[in-house]
Amino acid sequence: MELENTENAVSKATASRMPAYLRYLKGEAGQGVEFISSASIAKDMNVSAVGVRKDLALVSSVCGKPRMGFEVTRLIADIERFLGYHRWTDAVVVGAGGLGKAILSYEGFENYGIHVLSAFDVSPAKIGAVNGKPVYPMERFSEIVKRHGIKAAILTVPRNAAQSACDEMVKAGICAILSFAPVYLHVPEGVTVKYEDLAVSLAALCGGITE
Amino acid sequence: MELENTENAVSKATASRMPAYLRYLKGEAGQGVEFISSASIAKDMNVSAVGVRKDLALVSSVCGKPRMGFEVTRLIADIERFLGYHRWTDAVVVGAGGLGKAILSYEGFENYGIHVLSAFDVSPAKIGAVNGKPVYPMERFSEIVKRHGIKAAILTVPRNAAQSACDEMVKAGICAILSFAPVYLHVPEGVTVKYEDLAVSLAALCGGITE
DNA sequence: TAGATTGTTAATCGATTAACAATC
DNA sequence: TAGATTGTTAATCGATTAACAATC
Repeated sequence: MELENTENAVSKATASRMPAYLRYLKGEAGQGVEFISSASIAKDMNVSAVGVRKDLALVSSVCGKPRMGFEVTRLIADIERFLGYHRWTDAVVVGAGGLGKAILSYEGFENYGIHVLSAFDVSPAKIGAVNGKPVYPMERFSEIVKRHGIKAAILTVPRNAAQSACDEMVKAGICAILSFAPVYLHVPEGVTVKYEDLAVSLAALCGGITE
Repeated sequence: MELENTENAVSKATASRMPAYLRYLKGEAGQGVEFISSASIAKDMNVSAVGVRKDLALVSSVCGKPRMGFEVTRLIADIERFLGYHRWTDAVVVGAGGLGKAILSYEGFENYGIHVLSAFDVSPAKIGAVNGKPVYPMERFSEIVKRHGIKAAILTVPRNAAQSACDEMVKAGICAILSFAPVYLHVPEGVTVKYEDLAVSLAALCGGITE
């Protein structure tokens, strides 16, 4: 008995495109655009107009209007609701090196329903605060994470420390890990790892140059 | 008359999975594993064994051996060749804030055929060097990029500076942009933008928690 | 009205899964 | 040999595209 049956009917492919629509539509809204046609969206985003209409029909509560197109603010609200950005999630950072600190200061998370609360590091030199957010010693990880019921973490330690840090995180109850370490992580069932491999992203992009 | 016709025959879906295979196989190789079966790979990576065999058959130059499986080092070499990591690409960073500096220090790029040469920033306070790599004033962007024939750039400026920085980059000849700014960028045809939206990645991951 | 733009049904395309013969 | 594991052919599944009627 699914509560959100209608949302679950949306295909994976469609769902994965929603963040791109949202980013685009917010940009247009910021420039004062009130209505937009599927053809305009398609042209700017390099996709097909029919595909856009199908995608939007699946997540939007209202229809587009012939001759007008879609109401931008309405679409934004619908996509945000679909993506679940109204449900807030707490997350922590493991590894307070350059990347970890940058993530503590990153402006974008709050817009997407994510509170990045604090960071953890094994090095005493890193303990303190960044951007008003505390950096705790790694020994306190389990205690703090369990106390707040935190399930998500961002891993930014060097590659050879990644697996042991990951193990510690899983033991403390973390079940969603966004890893910037470019190594495969062994995790037990029920724990999800997403690899944010900057090098792979850039390499894929550069591959397109020569094609 | 395509030179790499055989490689182009690989489907997009298959190609997109190659970095994950590579990450996994490197991890196994590091643990001394010499041969591995499609079933083992499938189990660890949460995919189907038949899918693994199909994917590997498309990029690997040699067959797996019944009862043995695939030779790990050979697979790694084949996937790296397929992904084109032997072709070196130069890239620069635009925006030398926390994230930009972290990318200048990031250890992973060199393994993937990417040289991150230098960074640029509009703020005089940021000029200098990070991790032995120079940070130039933005005024010199066009000159330096054109001189080295650089086509790829990583954009890490704040969201409201992103579009104008992007315009400047495109004017200087950049045609591949990896953007960390969580805003849609308008670019002319022929320029590719990939959005590395940390918040979206984490949000997608957290969405999985409640499902 | 005429034209722009929508949503939907049917057809195509591509990718995954199932079944199985081949091989060390 | 027997069994594990492979690669391939056929069947299913899902997603995209094409065609078109509906609507403001």
